[in-house]
Amino acid sequence: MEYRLHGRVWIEGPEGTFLGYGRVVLLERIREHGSIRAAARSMEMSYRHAWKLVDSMNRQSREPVVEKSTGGRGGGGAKLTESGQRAVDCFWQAYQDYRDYLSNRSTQLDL
Amino acid sequence: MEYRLHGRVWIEGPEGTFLGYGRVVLLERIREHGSIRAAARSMEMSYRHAWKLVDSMNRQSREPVVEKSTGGRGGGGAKLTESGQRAVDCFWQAYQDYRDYLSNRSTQLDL
DNA sequence: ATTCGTGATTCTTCGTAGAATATAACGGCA
DNA sequence: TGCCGTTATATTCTACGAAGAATCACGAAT
Repeated sequence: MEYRLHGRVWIEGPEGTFLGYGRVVLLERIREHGSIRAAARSMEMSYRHAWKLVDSMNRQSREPVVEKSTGGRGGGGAKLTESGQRAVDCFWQAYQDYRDYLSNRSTQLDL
Repeated sequence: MEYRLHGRVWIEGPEGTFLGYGRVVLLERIREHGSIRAAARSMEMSYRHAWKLVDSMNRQSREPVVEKSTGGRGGGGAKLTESGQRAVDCFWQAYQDYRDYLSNRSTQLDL
């Protein structure tokens, strides 16, 4: 098995990429850490970049995937919405299916 | 159908990417034009880049995908080998199959 | 020997995506 | 009212890959 099929997938929305691997991991980290900043830090991503991704996802989703709050004791935070969790689940399902496909198709390469 | 599954595929070899969309198009252009330079020019790719891709493919393939000749009247050239043509065919086959998969899987997204 | 357009290779320049930095604005709470 | 850590946003800096330029090698035909 010297040659293998590799690939990437993402879900495209009205403005381009809506959900991809990195974006979904970010959503999960937000759920775990309770803020965009901490989530970004935990995966060594710049806050600026993380904020843009969240903004992009929220703009393309019917209902927001992340609810953000500013100010307050401790300085606000962010939380994954139910809709966001469903998006995460949907992506992982497609992602796993995709990996299975690549794995199977790899065995059929005649080189 | 607001959301769609998009993706990219390539065939991975010993040193990383072996065949991808751009690489295969390059091989076809080499077959059509008879030289790396003309092929690169025809697809607005720098010769330098094209040369690197051909080198990478040749190094990872059992038998060369492109035979190059230097010097001579007209200055040599390059031609796609039989092995190279088989590689091209193999990739397009996987690529088409891949597109079908994405298209079908797109309809099953529940968002 | 000269010519010609290619392959092969090195060095320099440049565009840009991302990181880093900076600074408001926010709003509960003590 | 001041403090705190976050969100929000603009600006600057930087690292890196691609592009471009510049050479040299090549060898068959004339």
